[in-house]
This record gives sequence, structure tokens and C-alpha cells, in this order.
Amino acid sequence: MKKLPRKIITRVLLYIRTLEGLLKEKRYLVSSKQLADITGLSDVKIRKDISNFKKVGRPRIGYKTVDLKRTLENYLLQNNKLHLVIFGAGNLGSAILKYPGFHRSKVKLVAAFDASKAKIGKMINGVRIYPVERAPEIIKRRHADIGIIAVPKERCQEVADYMVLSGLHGIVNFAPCSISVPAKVQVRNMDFTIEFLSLFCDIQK
Amino acid sequence: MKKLPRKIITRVLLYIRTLEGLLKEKRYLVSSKQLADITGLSDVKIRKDISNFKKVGRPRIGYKTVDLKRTLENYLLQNNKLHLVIFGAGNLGSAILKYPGFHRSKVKLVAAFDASKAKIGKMINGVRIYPVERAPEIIKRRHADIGIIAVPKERCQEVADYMVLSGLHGIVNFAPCSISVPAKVQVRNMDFTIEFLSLFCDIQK
DNA sequence: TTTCAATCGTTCCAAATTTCACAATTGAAA
DNA sequence: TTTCAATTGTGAAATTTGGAACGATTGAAA
Ligand SMILES: NC(=O)c1ccc[n+]([C@@H]2O[C@H](COP(=O)([O-])OP(=O)(O)OC[C@H]3O[C@@H](n4cnc5c(N)ncnc54)[C@H](O)[C@@H]3O)[C@@H](O)[C@H]2O)c1
Ligand SMILES: NC(=O)c1ccc[n+]([C@@H]2O[C@H](COP(=O)([O-])OP(=O)(O)OC[C@H]3O[C@@H](n4cnc5c(N)ncnc54)[C@H](O)[C@@H]3O)[C@@H](O)[C@H]2O)c1
Repeated sequence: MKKLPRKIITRVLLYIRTLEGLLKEKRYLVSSKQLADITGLSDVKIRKDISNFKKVGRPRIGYKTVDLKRTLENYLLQNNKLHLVIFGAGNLGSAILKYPGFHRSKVKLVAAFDASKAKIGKMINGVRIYPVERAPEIIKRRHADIGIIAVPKERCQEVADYMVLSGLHGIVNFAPCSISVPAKVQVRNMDFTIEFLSLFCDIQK
Repeated sequence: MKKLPRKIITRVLLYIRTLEGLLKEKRYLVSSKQLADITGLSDVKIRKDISNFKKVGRPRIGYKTVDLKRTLENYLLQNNKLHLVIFGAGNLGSAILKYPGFHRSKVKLVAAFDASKAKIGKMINGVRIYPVERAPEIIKRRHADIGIIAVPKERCQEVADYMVLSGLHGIVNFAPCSISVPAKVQVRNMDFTIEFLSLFCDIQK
């Protein structure tokens, strides 16, 4: 199947999350209109997104929750599980390490790396904190795909370089700074301040 | 001036952050090409974004860092400071409360609210944790604009309702669930899992 | 002084995305 | 059985976004 644009992928992941919620409430049928009400997106857009995959809806009825979820997951994730590592086990890094949301889902945090002697060797929520030097070895052994940056921004670029060197192909950067990486490596920046201020601009009259 | 699309606003906030970094390094002149190299965006797009505001660049020279930063900030933030509150001072909420990045910038976290008796009354990084019931009063008194949701997703909708009732006009939701609010209230969802998985999909061959 | 290379700002065009309109399907109700 | 309303899936139109091209400007070098 052709590669989908990131925007659609992100929305489809939202549909999957929403379908999981509906399943928990034992709602076994759902229409694009209902998904639209929950997610705040338009029903046409949702149907168009879904139509990128095989036909799974029935007119007048809607979608079977389980089937739609499975279809979307199959195309997007192909039963692969995402193995994450994190650099920096400080305030934010520890919060992420303690986050239970990953454990039942398609994401697993497999190792943490920190520069502070005081933290190395500790476990947080079953995940060990290693010295940074062991990153290449552990990332290869645990087949980690993506690394999270949660170190001070002054260390950001050097850590990014080391992540690339260690074989990661994707980086999620929580530090408020830009990093430079080879083209083969994808970066997502999550700057809370920018998000907050962007919303602030929106609500200013 | 006409209201800019969110995408442009977000990029301009990134330019502002970048310009601050350049100023710290005493780089008082910068070209769109250099900004492009740092941010990973195209120079044309950057010039176009900037041209939404008054002319401030000089051909052959580039932009004066200070002037460009001031121009962008004036249009976007008009010297207003964003006052934030947070609901939920657990793992993630505490990390955000401890985040020093806000203090020297245009964002100030003014209060936290939590349902746990054990946490109420404590201070984190100079910010007091209040019982949820005091939110309407404190939000009004402190002129808070935006509220952060950092409570378990089961409490998410009720907390959102209460935030709206308390007079907030913007919500940043870190819980992995959708919320329903009146049209006048803007919501930004930050679901880490979706971000991680979306990147994962991108890097899968 | 003249030429030149760097850079901005803008116009025009292409690509991507969203919305609109509607045919097709389907189970239920008349 | 026929009609009907709800819903999917999709082609076409509209809108938004990004990129290419290029003239205008400017300081520096010849
Ligand atoms: N705390 C938040 O809520 C928050 C919010 C938004 C962004 N951020 C960003 O996330 C990053 C981390 O924030 P924090 O509050 O957790 O900071 P922190 O100081 O609490 O933690 C930083 C951790 O990184 C470790 N570290 C330093 N250099 C390292 C290196 N070279 N390799 C590996 N580990 C290293 C430190 O030992 C420390 O444990 C910062 O860039 C911050 O701007 C944090
Ligand atoms: N920890 C993370 O890194 C992380 C990452 C992504 C998303 N999240 C999401 O952020 C939210 C918080 O995560 P966490 O790890 O901090 O959880 P947590 O359990 O550590 O903290 C939740 C806090 O919310 C408080 N709370 C509960 N009900 C409340 C209410 N009605 N009003 C006010 N406060 C209330 C609790 O007392 C607790 O202090 C969750 O929805 C989680 O899914 C967390």
C-alpha cells in the first residue's frame, strides 16, 4: 500500500485510540458520525481516512468496532511493537518512565540512559537506568526503534548525535531546541511552551 | 491584522525561540537561510511567514536578530504573558510544575489543583497546590488563560467541564482521551503515545 | 563608480488537504 | 413488497499550503 501522509497516520492512530475506548464501553458498532462527535473531526474526513484501507464499513450500519480497529492497526502497525529508549531520567524522563499507558499497548520503553552517577543502576517502573556509554550495545540488543530526548537543552545536540550513532532511526525531542541529524533520521519536536503559546495566540481576540 | 493560521503561528513561535538562542550566542544578524538550516524548514517559507508582519529584513544583510524577535513577539503576543494553571500534580503534573523553562519566558504557571488531600497545600517550585474546589476563584483572581489537564483519563471529562465552568478559554490535554467542550473553548491534545507511534509508522519501511 | 553576489519580499503555480455533493447500499418500517 | 432514512465510499470542487521563479535592494569588491 502507498505510504500515507503523516497527518492521516496521526488521525488514524486517534481513531484506534477512540475505538479502544468504545470497546471498553462495549459499543460494538460505530458510525463515522459518532467518531466525528467524539474526536471533533468531520465525518467525511474520517470516512476518507478509513477508505485508504480495505472496505470495512456497511452503509446504514456503520463499522464493527473490533473489525475497524483491527484493520487500521494491521495497516499501520503490522503487529509490530515500538521499542523506545529514553535519554535523561530527570523530572520529565521519570514521569514518562512511570507512565503506565504504554504497558498494555503497542509501545514499550525498554531502557533509560542518564549521565548522573546517582541515577545509574536504579530501576523505574521496571526499566533500568544505564550509563550513556552502554546505549549502542543496549539499543542494538533490545531492537529499539526510537529514542526520547529528555536532557537539558545544552546537551541536546550531543545526545542526538549519540542516538544516531547508536543506531536509532527516530527521535522525539522534548527539549526546547532544534537538533541537526542525518536525513535518514526522523525527528519530532515536542516543545510544550510553543504548544501553550500557540493556543494562547488562538484564544486572543 | 488578519488572523494567521495555526501552522504559521506555531512556526513563528519556533522562530522566536530560535532567535532567543541566537541572541544568547551574540549573533546579532541572521538570514532566512541560516534560520532554515537551524530549524529544518525552507528559507522561502520562513521569509513568507515573516512577511506577514512588517518589513524588517534587509536584502543582502538579513534580519537584525533583536528586531525580528521583537517584531514577531509584538504581533503574536502583544506583550501579554500567558497565565497557566494545571489540574493534576502527579508524575507528569509535577514534572511540568518543576520545569524551569517557563520562568524567564512569556509563560507563568500560577496554580495547581489536585484531588488528593495528601498533595493539597504543598508547594512545587513556588506554585501552590490547591483543592479543585478553589479553581473558579483562583483562576479568576490570577487571570489564568489556559489550563493543563494532567489527571487520569477517567477524570478527564469532568475536569474539563470544571475548567470551562471556571472560566478558562483554552485547554491543553495530556490525557489520552478526547474531551467535549463548548465551541468557545479551544483544546490541544498532546498524546505522547500517538506521537511516538506516528513517528514509528514514518520510519517503518 | 560600476559590477556583483547575497538576500529579501512577492507573484505565480503546483501539490496537498478539506469540503461538497451524491450515488450506492442496506435494514427497517409501512 | 415498497418505501425510506441512515450511512458508506468517492469523484469533483474549493481551499490551503508549499515551492519555484524572479525582480528589487544593498553593501562590498573591483
Ligand atoms: N519537566 C518538564 O515538564 C519539561 C517540560 C517540557 C520540556 N522539558 C524539557 O525536557 C528536558 C528535561 O527536563 P527535566 O525537567 O526532566 O530536566 P532534569 O534536569 O530534571 O533532568 C535532566 C536529566 O538529564 C540527565 N542528563 C544530563 N546530561 C545528560 C547526557 N548527556 N546524557 C544523558 N542524560 C543526561 C541529567 O542527569 C538529568 O537526570 C529539558 O530539555 C527540558 O527543557 C521538560
Ligand atoms: N506520566 C507521563 O509521562 C504521562 C505521559 C503521557 C500522558 N500522561 C497522562 O497524563 C495524565 C497524568 O499522568 P500521571 O502520570 O501524572 O498520573 P498520576 O496518577 O501520577 O497523577 C494524576 C494526578 O491527578 C490527580 N487527580 C485525580 N483526579 C483528579 C481530579 N478530579 N482533579 C484534580 N486532580 C485529580 C491525582 O491526585 C494525581 O495527583 C494521565 O492522563 C496520563 O495518561 C502522562
